[in-house]
Amino acid sequence: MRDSVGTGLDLPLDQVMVGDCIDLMRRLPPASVHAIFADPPYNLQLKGDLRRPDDSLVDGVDEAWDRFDDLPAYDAFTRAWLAEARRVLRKDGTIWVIGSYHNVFRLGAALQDLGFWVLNDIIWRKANPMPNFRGRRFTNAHETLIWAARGPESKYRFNYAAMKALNDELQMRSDWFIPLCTGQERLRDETGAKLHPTQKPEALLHRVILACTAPGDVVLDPFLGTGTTAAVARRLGRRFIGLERDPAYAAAAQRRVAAVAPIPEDAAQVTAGKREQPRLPFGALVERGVIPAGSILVDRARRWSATVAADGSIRCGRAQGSIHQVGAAVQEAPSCNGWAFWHVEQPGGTLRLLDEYRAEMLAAR
Amino acid sequence: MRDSVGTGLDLPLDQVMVGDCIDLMRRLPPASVHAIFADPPYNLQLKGDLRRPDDSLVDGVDEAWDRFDDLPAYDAFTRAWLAEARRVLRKDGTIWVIGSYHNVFRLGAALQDLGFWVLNDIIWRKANPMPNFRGRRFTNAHETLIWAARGPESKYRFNYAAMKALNDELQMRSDWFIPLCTGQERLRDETGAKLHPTQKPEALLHRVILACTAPGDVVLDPFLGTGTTAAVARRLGRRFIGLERDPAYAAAAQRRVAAVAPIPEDAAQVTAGKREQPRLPFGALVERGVIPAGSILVDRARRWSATVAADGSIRCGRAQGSIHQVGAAVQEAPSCNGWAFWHVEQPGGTLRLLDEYRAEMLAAR
DNA sequence: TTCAAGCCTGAATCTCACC
DNA sequence: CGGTGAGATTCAGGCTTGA
Repeated sequence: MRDSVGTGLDLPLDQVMVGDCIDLMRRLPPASVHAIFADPPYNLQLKGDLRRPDDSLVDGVDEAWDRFDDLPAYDAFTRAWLAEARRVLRKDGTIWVIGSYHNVFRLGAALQDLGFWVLNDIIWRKANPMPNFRGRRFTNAHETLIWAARGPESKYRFNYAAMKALNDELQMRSDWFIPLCTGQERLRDETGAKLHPTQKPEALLHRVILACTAPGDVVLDPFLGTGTTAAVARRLGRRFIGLERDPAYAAAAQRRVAAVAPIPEDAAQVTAGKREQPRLPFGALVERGVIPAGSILVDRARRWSATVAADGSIRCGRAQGSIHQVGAAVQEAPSCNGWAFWHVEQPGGTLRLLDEYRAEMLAAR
Repeated sequence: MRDSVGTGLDLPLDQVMVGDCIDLMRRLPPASVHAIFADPPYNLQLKGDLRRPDDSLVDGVDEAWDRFDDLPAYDAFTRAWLAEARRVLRKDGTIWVIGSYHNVFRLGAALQDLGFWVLNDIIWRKANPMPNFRGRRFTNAHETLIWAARGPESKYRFNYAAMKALNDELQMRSDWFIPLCTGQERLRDETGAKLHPTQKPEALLHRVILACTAPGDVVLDPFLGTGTTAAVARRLGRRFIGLERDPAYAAAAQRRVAAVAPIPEDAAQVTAGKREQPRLPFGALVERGVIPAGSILVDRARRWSATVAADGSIRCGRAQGSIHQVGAAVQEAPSCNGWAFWHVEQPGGTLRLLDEYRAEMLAAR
């Protein structure tokens, strides 16, 4: 099982640490965090000012932390922090990295080269992107997140049912439509200027954290900035470790997180899929007399019928075995979920699925 | 000026050449094509069968051309063909490369390393992607195209106005919503089996070719497959050079292209707007109570306010009509995109753009 | 002829606990 | 670590079928 609480190791939980993220990660024990979200410098390579058609100046990214001498320098930096991140990540953990076309190919290639296993690339479609003022390119209306497991064989967590619930009971797709971080949510200084040039929307982190962690899990952000990851992790009942080089950003993040109230514990739980629910053998239903030995099971079309034995096996003609095995055998299918295949005839002549008996029993505990 | 006709050099125009694309490109003169579209193998690394929940088998990619020993082998292949492509590309030309998360980071990094200058990454959002049958990842609902100039200083062609016209007079964004290639458009053999496992939709190539070429320009496709690039280029009055290793694919492409009639020359200049995404009338938001009748709409500066009527029209003073008409009227402008002009006052006092409501609704379907 | 219901399929790195 | 078996798992769109 996953440890959701302390592992006995000293993790600096729910803190913002100021310093170089590579140095700070080196101090963390190996395989200690459940998830990592990283929003590294994009290496934008902007030249000169950008002005809108009305001649107003675009307040773009022009910070020292976003300047690298060249692509090899950026690659070296990327591989250094990703290697530390991989060491710190638990075997069953996953990492999210966000970037734009300036850097995302470097990030993705580095992830693959270091042994991470890409699970999805996710497109954050911006509701309100900045237009292309010069009309020389397409409006850059998205950013890309890469979601990766530690390796190809990793048993990672994906809260499938929770994501499906978020999306109106349809599978969550790889394209996410989320507005930019603006308005009240955007942190500003006394003059009203934005505190950080690339603050991410909380809605984005909400989905990320909900997708791959359980309450109590530890989320590491090596480029915390003004603390969106930490704030959302705290609100959702997760623990966080925030690393940030700039003391001013770190201080702002601290203040921001301190003001966040976690939601009630039950609200922080993710919708459990059937995989997460406790297993109940069919034999238990027979033992307890819910479906007594001797009962007749039929498929939905009443094409086949089978008799329940006292040990929970069933028989249909010459086929005998578990509800799954016999279901597969009669259909000549490679496999079959017997819970969703066999029914019991009800007094009124209607059929009731085995899965409904199971659900009832699980609910009653 | 750009040459749109012959350069005096012998180019094998409007032909499909059978052979290895690197060998064939070597025979082409340098700086000779205006645009390149490349759909290289994705290096999918599929293991075993995949079955749908109904036990039917997914007909996946299982072709020899998609198998590589490892990532370094794939990288070597990628860099070899991209280097030739760059040599063949005119100084003012651009290249498009399409891939998925399996290979697109390798492609992008190679492009950058070889000196190409990325202009955009474009997301092809699929209308009807295959679901994730095992519920272990997000539905992989997109592919990525990288659009790049030959170098940072290149004077490349971008048909800004044509793209804007295609998009209902809004700047074309980097996320494109286009259905898969299915039905009549999909090439099949006598048995009804698909001729090529990864045939791209013509709508995708239509937009690509229209974005960066003029009539008469030469479009090179080093991985022609069954000839989508050639067919669309011909229809749009462009010239093409198609390279394909597999004689069967090449023959199918030849037959396909031969059946294509170029559109009239004037139509090739500007293409009529084709709506790839379902339109959502403003009235639908009113009907469904997202923006109830009686709501007040204001512009961003709160200079004007308008009242929403039950039929989806709005009124501001004497002006009454659609959100677009009234927006234009109050500003005394010839036209107005009401979705990007009107806002709804939120409980917190912030404004929310109509476009965000619409987008939310479209995403939720 | 029309319409509704059902069928087929798409670039896919697609399970996991237990012995 | 490998083998075994329970049992979890799908959306949209075009086409076909049949009333």
